[in-house]
Amino acid sequence: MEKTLKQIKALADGNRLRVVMALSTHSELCVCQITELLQVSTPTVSRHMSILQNAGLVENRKDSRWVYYRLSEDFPGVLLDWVKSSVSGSQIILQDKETLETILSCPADELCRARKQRQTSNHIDNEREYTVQPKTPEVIQ
Amino acid sequence: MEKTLKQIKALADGNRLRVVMALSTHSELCVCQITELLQVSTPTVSRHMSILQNAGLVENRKDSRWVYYRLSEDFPGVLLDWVKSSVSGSQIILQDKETLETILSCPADELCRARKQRQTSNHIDNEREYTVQPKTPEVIQ
DNA sequence: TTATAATTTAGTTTTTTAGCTAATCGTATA
DNA sequence: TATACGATTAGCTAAAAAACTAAATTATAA
Repeated sequence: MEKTLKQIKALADGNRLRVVMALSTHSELCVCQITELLQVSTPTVSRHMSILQNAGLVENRKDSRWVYYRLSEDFPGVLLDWVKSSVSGSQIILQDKETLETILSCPADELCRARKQRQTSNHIDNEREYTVQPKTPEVIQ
Repeated sequence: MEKTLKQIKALADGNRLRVVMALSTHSELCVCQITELLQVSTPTVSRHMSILQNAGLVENRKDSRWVYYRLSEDFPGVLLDWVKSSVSGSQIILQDKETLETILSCPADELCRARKQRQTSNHIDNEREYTVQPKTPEVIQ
């Protein structure tokens, strides 16, 4: 039961559920991209991903400086299908889909640099500074 | 996403998972029977059941003084199937199965009376006092 | 080899949750 | 009608979990 419980607990968090959904359509995302999507600190994302990984739901691959996460082969298929069919229509997941388009249209290193700048700059609230602007910036917050 | 998250969180607890498994094979159990199975206080069981009910995973029916819980019609089928196939072989679930046989072989009112006695009596630890003894009392707790 | 950049780990704070006891509610029975 | 009983609610405590900042780690680039 321990493993199953671990898997359920790993999914029992809104942010982690959003990551799983994002990975179900985009196959691979690096930590900085997920950070940009969820709008939480990098260490928080790192911890969420380690919980998912520890449950065997995601795997990662290192590519130079970046760590790319993807859904694990061992992610129980029926569970993933149910999650997808259950939440795919929800508002936040639809928003995430659009946000991801924007994020992916920007090279990962640029994205990270932009985020770094934003953190050190004088707080231009909720405004992304990298080249491509999100289509619906007002919904992000 | 809110409803799905609620359902996942409702399952993200060992005791609640045990109850779901118990209800998947016994159709109806009253609070005192579940209390006896989990070996936690009645209010704790009540709270667990309300979390499951609030998530739409169980329903209840009142029969005079007793409240009987059962799995809801709305319990997502594939989710239940996955849970069952994932945990049915685990040690604690197998133990629960045996314990349930013992519990169900004893009328509900007798069961409750026995429990009440045990609570007020001078702490005969981990020993059930109602008529039928569990087959494997040593594994419990 | 040093500097820098992306991620993880450590340490702390806040929030959530599971457990308990005590009190209350609703039903049945003496 | 009074009382006993099963279940729920209220109120509290302790443990778990999610968030942050700061420090450490790892790997590229100057």
